[in-house]
Amino acid sequence: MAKKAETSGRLDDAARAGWLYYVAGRTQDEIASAMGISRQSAQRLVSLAVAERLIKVRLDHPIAACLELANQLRKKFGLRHVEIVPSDPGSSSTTVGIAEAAASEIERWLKRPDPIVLAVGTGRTLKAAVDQLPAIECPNHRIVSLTGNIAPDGSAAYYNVIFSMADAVKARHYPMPLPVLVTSAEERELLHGQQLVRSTLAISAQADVTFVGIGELGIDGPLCVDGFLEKDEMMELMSGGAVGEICGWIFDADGRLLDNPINERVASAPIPPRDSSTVIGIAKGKRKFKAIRAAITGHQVNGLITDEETAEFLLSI
Amino acid sequence: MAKKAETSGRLDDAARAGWLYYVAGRTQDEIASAMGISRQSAQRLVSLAVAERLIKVRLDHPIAACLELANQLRKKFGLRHVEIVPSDPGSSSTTVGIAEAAASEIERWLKRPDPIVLAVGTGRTLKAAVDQLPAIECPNHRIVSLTGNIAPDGSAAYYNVIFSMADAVKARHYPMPLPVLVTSAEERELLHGQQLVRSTLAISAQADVTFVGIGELGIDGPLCVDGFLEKDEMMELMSGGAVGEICGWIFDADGRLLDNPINERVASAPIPPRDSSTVIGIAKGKRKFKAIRAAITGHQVNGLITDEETAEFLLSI
DNA sequence: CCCGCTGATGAGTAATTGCCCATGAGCAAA
DNA sequence: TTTGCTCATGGGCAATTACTCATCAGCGGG
Repeated sequence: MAKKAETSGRLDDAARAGWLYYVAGRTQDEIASAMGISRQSAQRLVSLAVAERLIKVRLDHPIAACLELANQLRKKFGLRHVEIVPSDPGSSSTTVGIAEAAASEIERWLKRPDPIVLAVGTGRTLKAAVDQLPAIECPNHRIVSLTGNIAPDGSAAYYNVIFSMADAVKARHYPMPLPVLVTSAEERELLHGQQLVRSTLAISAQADVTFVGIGELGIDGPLCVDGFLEKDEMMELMSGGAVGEICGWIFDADGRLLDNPINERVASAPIPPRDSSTVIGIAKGKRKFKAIRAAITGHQVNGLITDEETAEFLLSI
Repeated sequence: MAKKAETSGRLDDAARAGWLYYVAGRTQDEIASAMGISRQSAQRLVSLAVAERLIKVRLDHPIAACLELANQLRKKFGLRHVEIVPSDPGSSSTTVGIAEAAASEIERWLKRPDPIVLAVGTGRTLKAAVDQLPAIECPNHRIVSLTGNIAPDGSAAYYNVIFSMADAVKARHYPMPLPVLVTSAEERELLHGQQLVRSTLAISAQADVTFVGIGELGIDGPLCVDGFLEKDEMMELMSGGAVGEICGWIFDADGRLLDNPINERVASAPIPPRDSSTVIGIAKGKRKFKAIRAAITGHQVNGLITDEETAEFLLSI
């Protein structure tokens, strides 16, 4: 028997064990004897299923408090779509919870029968969300990246989410073969003039829905950590009033894009229009408070997926 | 928090606790202190969230559908063991997939430390399954054939699987030194009276688990192809309501053994008792649909290894 | 052929969870 | 006010699960 599909067979077993455990509600002992393995192995398979994200849990209940917060936020900031998940006070993760919620929302869009253009930005949170996506086939849709997929050192940037998305979702994908930041406005014009880039930019402008992360600035922020900006450049930006960024586009506390040399070097596509399409920001956490507030007050996004704690902050201002 | 809104608040709390537990991955202790309640209460909320189906788990893996079908089949027909393998729409093979799955299951039984009696029937599918077996030593077990190993022309029948099994599995084997069909009920009595045959029959009646193929009738069915029945006998059988056979035992659409001259000439051992042992049928494919349906509705078997396509048919009736 | 690496395994054990039960609060009827 | 009922609570304990560790098989490089 078991001579062939070893590696994939292991995942199959993990799926089976995970199903028996979570869906059928059997104990690991029962699973072990049913599958003819030891209890420990059964436990390993179950945790493997979780680790490999074969098991997806979601909460199907509108928690009143979260709904209420979402309503208030929607009204206060004129947002199209707001989703609030419970806060986990003990965790410092910037993704737990909202990644799952964002994945649900992405999935909801992808399941629409009519063809849509779905645009994605970049960032750790968005990456985490995309990793939660199940396998879907939707040949009618197009998925386009707003940001380049080339890191400062020339490698493909890890947090360019469109490739992760392509793993799960069968649709036409349009990555952006550019760095996030180029060296000058002139270079940007040159690169944007290329045929391939121009068509991708054109598609991104038609996006029906866009999912973006909202990055905070600071020497611990993503732009510095990932090497796009040096510390001194960052300090200069911040003293110039910058508080956050979306796809590299840097904005001030009122959510206005800054008119400075850095933004002239951003090679990302413009954020799709908020008056005619849905642009959903995905972010939470104290460090991002200012950036999120700026993004929604300045209408850089017209949708938000965040957690209770952040929602309460946004309502308190 | 959340001490006020009582009835609806309880479900909210359950949702929150369930979220913290399943999505955020906190322990119930942590949830308890975060929500200001005792650990036991936290546990109650979590289990309430599950009981109220606020928590939805899904498995994102190709075999998820198979497990689901297996579960439904198990419930619908009260089966002990069901295994569904993915269908291969491009193949007309009656063995691919289920042979491997059946081999796994056989191996699982043979690996049990306590001595068992394993019975096998006959058929191409079962033969293919046994050919997938790895070499195993299990001197404690006994393996017995339910059906004779002599073809109509006097040679050893190719599809008598116990010899193939003996090649792979080191255990005591008990073949059945008889034809599948004898010429008359009297001859059967005579042959079954022989000492050697009687002891083999006695062992087969004690089988802990039995693996059988399920044969369809028709002039292309195994009984005709292998020369056990002439075309006109077959036509007569079918017009008498016969739809399938297991080890030569012919049954009608309700899975009842027919009371006719052919069944009186079947020299196979009776199918071991379904109320006290496990009898697993291995079969798939459109041509066998009716036979499989009859076998499981009439409880000729209490276990089934088949493919998705067949499973869907069985659920649709 | 040996060595070291990787990954699977089962034993043993600690952590976590599920469940029973006694208790007591809240409440309606007597 | 008392009685009788329901139901939430937390203690205690058994069941279940997670983790660590030592071992071992398979395997590619020296």
